[in-house]
Amino acid sequence: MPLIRISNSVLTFIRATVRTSVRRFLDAIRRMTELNERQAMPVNEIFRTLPEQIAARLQQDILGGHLKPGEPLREADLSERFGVSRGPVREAFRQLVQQGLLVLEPNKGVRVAQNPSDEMRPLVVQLRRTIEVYVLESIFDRITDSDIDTWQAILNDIRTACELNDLNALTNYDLRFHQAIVKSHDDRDLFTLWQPIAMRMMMQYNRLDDIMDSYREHKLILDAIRARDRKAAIEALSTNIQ
Amino acid sequence: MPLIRISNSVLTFIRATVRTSVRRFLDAIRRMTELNERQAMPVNEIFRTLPEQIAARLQQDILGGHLKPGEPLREADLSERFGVSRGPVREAFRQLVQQGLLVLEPNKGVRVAQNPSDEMRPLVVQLRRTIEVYVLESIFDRITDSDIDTWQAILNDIRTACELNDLNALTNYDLRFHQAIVKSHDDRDLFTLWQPIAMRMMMQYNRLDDIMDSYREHKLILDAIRARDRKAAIEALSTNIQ
DNA sequence: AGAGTGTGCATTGTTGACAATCCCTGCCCT
DNA sequence: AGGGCAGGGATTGTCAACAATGCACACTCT
Repeated sequence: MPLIRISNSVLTFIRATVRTSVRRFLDAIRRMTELNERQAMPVNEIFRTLPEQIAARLQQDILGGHLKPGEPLREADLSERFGVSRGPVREAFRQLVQQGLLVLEPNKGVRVAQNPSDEMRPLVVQLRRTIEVYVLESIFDRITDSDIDTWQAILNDIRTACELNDLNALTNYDLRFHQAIVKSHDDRDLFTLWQPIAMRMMMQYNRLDDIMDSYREHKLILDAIRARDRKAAIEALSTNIQ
Repeated sequence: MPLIRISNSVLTFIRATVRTSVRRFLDAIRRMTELNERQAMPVNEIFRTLPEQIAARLQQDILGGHLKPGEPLREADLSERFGVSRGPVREAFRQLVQQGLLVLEPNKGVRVAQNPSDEMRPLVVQLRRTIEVYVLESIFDRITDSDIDTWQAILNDIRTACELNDLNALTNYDLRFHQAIVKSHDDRDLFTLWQPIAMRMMMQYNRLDDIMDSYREHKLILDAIRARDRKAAIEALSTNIQ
């Protein structure tokens, strides 16, 4: 038996008030840290929603090869693994289906997509090249030093991954490098268009004999950009995408 | 008070049995009609899931211009309109976001996407051309008379729409025509890749001075295919996509 | 034997209730 | 006046229960 009786309406009121205060407090902190860390972590990199976080994790698992093509994924398994209900997991699945990493069979669930066929690869390469070259051409004159710094940071990560021979991490940072470029275009829609195409290339990451080549290729791109050499930059970008 | 008492387990049993019987019965019918109507209505055209049906309706509304760019869509409104709960509507939204017809703002809902900017149009045209030409090249030698019949039927619809000056229907059938071609490739993934690109073009369907041109252009494509004239077919297809 | 049918189980699909968030309005305090 | 915060309503996000489906296996009837 409670020591003091509090009516339901009062409880609701208190709860709402506390919630609002806490939220405002956290918002303030977030705003402050955002100002400080904006440079280090661009807004786009903050995963806000639950499904996005889950999708990001699964993306890494798939691109990293921990999940084999054709392997079925169960909603219940993952919802338990991430400690959420099946709703967000479902939505993460749909996002990955859109990116071409999963395939959906109605009433039967999703499985990891097969790698694109060899026949299809030239097509995907051409599509991705078309978009990225377009983006680079389009933003070239508006690239700031701050942009270049951001990309340099990713390039450093690529170098580290290459030196450690960590193919998993390399795939990840390679993706981020190009992502960062595409995202710096004003038109957000370009990123949406680019993503599924790029994903299909990332699924078969094995074209390099020497893993350090990846670092060299990306360095060429960034150096050309830094030197404001438009032609060389596009040339280097094209070479990297194959 | 019930006349006869039936235990819960018995009820469950009866319900399950009836369900199974009915389902098998419907399956049998479906199988029969499928065999008969396969030619008239390809399997792909049957909308199976609830979200797909909803997405298809909304797609028409958007492409038909009944929903203006920037207009917000409420989950509750549509779930009431279609007589389902918010779940399937949510999923339909996500499908349309993937196709680029809606844009999603987390915690704020979806709105109808803006038409692609003029600056972007050449890019989208080039991407779509690349894919469709690839598909046509790839399937050309395996095109059957039955394929051609299917496409001819859609062409007839295009003609009718042109004659009636019904731009809404024309957009719809134009989409279907190209969709049918892309879908006849063995690799289903190509369709997934193609769809978002094509949608972005369909959103601004106003390039023709004379609406009958659309019919003529598509007729050229199909005639060339029927004559097995590879070069002319690809030429005509390229011309149509702009 | 084998085609068709009942049955149970694992999994996805759908629903309604509740929680969190956004956004607007009015208030207080300076 | 005006910045900042509480309150309230509308809307999206999440959850857990229930329904429908696909699948595998055993059974029956021919």
